[in-house]
Amino acid sequence: MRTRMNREDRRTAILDAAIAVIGERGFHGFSIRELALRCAMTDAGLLHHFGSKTDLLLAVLDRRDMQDEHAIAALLPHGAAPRSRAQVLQVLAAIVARNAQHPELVRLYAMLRVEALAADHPAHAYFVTRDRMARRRFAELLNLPGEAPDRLARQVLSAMDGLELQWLQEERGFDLVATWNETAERLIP
Amino acid sequence: MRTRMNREDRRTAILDAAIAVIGERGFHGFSIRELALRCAMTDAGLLHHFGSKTDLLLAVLDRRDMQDEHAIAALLPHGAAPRSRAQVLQVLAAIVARNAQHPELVRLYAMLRVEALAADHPAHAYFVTRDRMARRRFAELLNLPGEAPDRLARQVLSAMDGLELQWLQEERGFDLVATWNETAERLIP
DNA sequence: GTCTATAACTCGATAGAC
DNA sequence: GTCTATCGAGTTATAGAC
Repeated sequence: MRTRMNREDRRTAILDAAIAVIGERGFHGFSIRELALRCAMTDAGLLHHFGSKTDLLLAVLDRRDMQDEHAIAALLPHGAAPRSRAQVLQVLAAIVARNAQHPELVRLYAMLRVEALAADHPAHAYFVTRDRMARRRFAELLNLPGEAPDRLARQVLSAMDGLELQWLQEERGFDLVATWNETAERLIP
Repeated sequence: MRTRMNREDRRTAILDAAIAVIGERGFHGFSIRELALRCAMTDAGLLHHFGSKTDLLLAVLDRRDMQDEHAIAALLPHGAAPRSRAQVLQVLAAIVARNAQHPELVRLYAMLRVEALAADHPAHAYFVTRDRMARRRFAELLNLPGEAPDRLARQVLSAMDGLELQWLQEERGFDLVATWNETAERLIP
């Protein structure tokens, strides 16, 4: 007896599988057929829900954005008012803790961020916009007395991304949050 | 009039072009044909020099290893004796300065490191071995009084990789070496 | 809504002429 | 040593049956 799925559940299942498979092989490296197999359907069936391979990728990014937007917005305080170092460290720890619970997403973004360096990659524009916004938000957060927020934001953001990739490479063999906290403690004066 | 090339020059030209194209599209994303076009030859002609796509990738990594081994070995001092903080910072700056002069290589390794997280990627074993060795060397270098070298090596190495990727993302729009020095100054106690 | 069938193309790799 | 020609398999995407 085959499982029936309504439209929305089916789309969700495909997008979840797409996160994993694109994170593993990259946009160029995965095939619609391979993804469809993981969803126990044919490639034609999958393309009924998402018109093309590119549209599927954009749908993945779109949905993640909507979901993450709420969580990140709740973590990052608004306004340019300086805040205490302890507050900043706490916000950063919360972001990393959240990522530690979703390694497939960390991997997806690590993969796409490198692939999308190419100007003709379907996610190029997305990452240009997204990363500029991320730097702006971090600069706002890191607006500490006597610091250059832009430079510090660049260092903190890249150290966070780098450590998360290292964590995937070592197969999550160390405590990401604890190690990050040690890094942040030193990086932020 | 067509340019004549001997075997070694031709192989070198192909490998140089391969560094660029694999860095842009990844191992899965580039085609032998595309690479051959950049070298003004056919795919069959290219495969005469490197038997297969996988062999070509391994040849790229092999040659880079041999060339880099000399440079890195000259920079990294041997032995486990503790050394001064200033010495350590100087070695790290020299490594980053070297990378800043070869953005295509930084991009190649950034791409392959993520792709090779997959156990069936042709460079998986290479990166497992290479990164373990890098961590060991850095831990040796960072054997500073009162520190846990392994933990510190992980943080320093990942921060360096992360900043280099950020530098590519911002199209080399900031001074990589100066920014790294500021990071290292804070990260290393 | 998912299938089969197929179009139109590109892939890596090989064989053999020159 | 590089070419043309070609193979078989793989790709995205579409058309139409059910």
